[in-house]
Amino acid sequence: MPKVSSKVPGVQGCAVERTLSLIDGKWKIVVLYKLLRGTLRFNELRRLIPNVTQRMLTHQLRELEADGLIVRRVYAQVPPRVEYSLSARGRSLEPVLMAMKQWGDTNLSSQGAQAA
Amino acid sequence: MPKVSSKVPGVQGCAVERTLSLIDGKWKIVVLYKLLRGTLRFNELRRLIPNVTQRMLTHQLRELEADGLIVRRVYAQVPPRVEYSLSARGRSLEPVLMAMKQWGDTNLSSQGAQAA
DNA sequence: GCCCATAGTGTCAAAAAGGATACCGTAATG
DNA sequence: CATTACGGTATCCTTTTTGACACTATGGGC
Repeated sequence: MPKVSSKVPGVQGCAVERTLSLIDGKWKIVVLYKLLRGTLRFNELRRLIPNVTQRMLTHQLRELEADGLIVRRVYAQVPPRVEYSLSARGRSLEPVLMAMKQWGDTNLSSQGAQAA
Repeated sequence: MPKVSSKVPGVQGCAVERTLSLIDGKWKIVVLYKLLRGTLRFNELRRLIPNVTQRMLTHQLRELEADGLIVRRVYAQVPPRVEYSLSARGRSLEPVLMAMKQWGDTNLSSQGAQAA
């Protein structure tokens, strides 16, 4: 799906489309999902999402931040410390995430469902 | 987002990811959304979704069908008649669609929300 | 005979998304 | 002194996705 987030101001689609446009990208959902449980640092996210590359994770986090779904807090420490957490707006996506998880658990019978 | 539907059998992600992988693609959501209200013919869908090209619509419909979310019924008529409707599985996605719509309506204040 | 509608398909090309890899500065650790 | 961890950037390349456009068959209307 074509990325829209923070790029095209006048998105034309319906609410559903526009919602989806914020959470597309291969890893955004997972990131949001992980953050649902609490603040995480950059490398914690990397470790939680094994297949994501640094570049991709950075990218997706930047977009999520630009869309106001997550908050990025940088600590002026010497080994850099950057923490990511859901914004209020991001947290409000919980029903959507949960609806997807629910559906997946029910309709895509598989194992790793809870692991995410 | 990379398409997974019916291409890679062993999808690895969590339930949320796998769910999303079925409904990505620029137009799938809209298509499902439109079909929520009832059966539609190919060109009806085209007219309802102004910016979709024939090729894209065909493509997305085929994938949705392959994923068992919609049903394609062809009538052996002379001007071809093909009707698309949601399968039970497709209809079961309603909560997800509605959660997204709800969120969009609430968080992306704009007009065309109900039009979809 | 010509054009329209229906529901596509095929081909080509552009654009976007994603991946691989290398690199940065600093400080602690060995 | 070399290595590791941190949180990235920059560059290049491949794959995926999307779009433009032409083409198909058939039957009916004019």
